[in-house]
Amino acid sequence: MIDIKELRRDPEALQKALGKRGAKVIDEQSAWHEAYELDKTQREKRTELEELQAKRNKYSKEIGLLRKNKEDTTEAMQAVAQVSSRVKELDIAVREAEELSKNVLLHIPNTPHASVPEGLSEDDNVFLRQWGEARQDDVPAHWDIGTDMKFLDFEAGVRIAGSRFTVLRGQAARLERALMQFMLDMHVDQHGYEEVWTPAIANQDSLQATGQLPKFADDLYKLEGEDAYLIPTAEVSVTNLYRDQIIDEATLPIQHCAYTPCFRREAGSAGRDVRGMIRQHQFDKVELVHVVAADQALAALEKLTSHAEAVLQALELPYRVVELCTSDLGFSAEKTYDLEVWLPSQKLYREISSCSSMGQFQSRRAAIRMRKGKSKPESVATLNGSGVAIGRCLIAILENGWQEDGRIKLPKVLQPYFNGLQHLG
RNA sequence: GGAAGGGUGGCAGAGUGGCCGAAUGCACCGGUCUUGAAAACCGGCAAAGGGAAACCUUUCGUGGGUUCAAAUCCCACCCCUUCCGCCA
Repeated sequence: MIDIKELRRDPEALQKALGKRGAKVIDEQSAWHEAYELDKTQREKRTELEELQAKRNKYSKEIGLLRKNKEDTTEAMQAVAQVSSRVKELDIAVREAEELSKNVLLHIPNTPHASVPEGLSEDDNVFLRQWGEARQDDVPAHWDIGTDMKFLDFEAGVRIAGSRFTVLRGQAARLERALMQFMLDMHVDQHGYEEVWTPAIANQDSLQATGQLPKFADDLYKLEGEDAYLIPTAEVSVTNLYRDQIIDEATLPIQHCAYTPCFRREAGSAGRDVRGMIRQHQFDKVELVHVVAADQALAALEKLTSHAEAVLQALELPYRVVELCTSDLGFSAEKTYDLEVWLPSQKLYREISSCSSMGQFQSRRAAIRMRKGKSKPESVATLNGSGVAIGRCLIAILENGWQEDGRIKLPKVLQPYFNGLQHLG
């Protein structure tokens, strides 16, 4: 959620910052357009209500005293009766106004950080650096490699569940498992993360806190008849560890890593990446989440990104780092680095990790605060990033490790998970 | 799923209609004492919203109701604990 105090104090500045995401974000159809007025009426009504409530409370107290002294209360009772009925009416009106105002606020995206490059589309994203040697020879697509080697069974996935589901077999299934374990081991042993294992189902409050709801309900799988959704990312369950909590400053910064399956309906991406395992309804991911003091957000983002990069380097996968421009930022993010891995069959880089600072956007929605000594609690900053997506990582290993003899070279760090084996197939 | 008990501040835990936003303890912050620390003692300390401030409002699981007045009474729901059933 945007900072409501900022909205009241300097709406123009906020509008300018939001506008960098694109004209649509602040046009006449936008949530932003309504926000200021709705907040104002909501506050006016509330002030009026509070004055009446104060009056009612005063009368009630008087009645109490009169009763105690066995004095006559009829006059006071009459006075309070009028006030009470108006309080009831106004109370309903205030509730409605607040609901309306809050709902609109929940639809407004985060403001981009001042350091984010401005742009109109993903073409304006900024290349930052690359690592490794991108092989330029012809390599078969992972779906051909996977089918030939009996690693990937696309037909079985469709039979069991439907399109965009895949079955992994034999060494590929083991590779998926090895990748999970390798990534978690690395983040825990070398990067100082606390590992957590969380539910893969979350309720509406949780999804609202991290920003998937109310706006992106169509992207989620909802469980019928229950207040429950399959999580689209572990960011949801891990960040919500701290929802409605006041964290002692001494325990910050917090760094969690978690493995979870992720579920996405991919509504609106019909026809995109239909072949292979790039875009699945269910995929595995190791996620990194940081909770830090607000002024530490950007430093933490650099750190988190470097931890995700370390995974790709250890797996000997060539990649590049791109900073998203203002129009390509996700709803909750204030600044994002994408890690893109080299896919030699397509001769291009594909996203394998997205590392973002949410600033205080999520912590305001989720009421995640920290206490600094005696002072009032203040909102923390939250960050998250994939460390990394496992399915796409598996694809990258199949393609980048592919050899003319049909075997797959296994990165050194994974060999212990295969009893020392150096090649798959 | 059935039965019983319970949900109160950062934590523990009192509180059955007004003097309760709420005793007490722990934790935390400030101070006295001390060479320093501990102990002891004194003081402070819930959150959210509005306001320049004084101060006001709201919040005792959630929602509704009764009442001039609800943590306290009534109804529904959610969650927790224990026992039974079922189950990996």
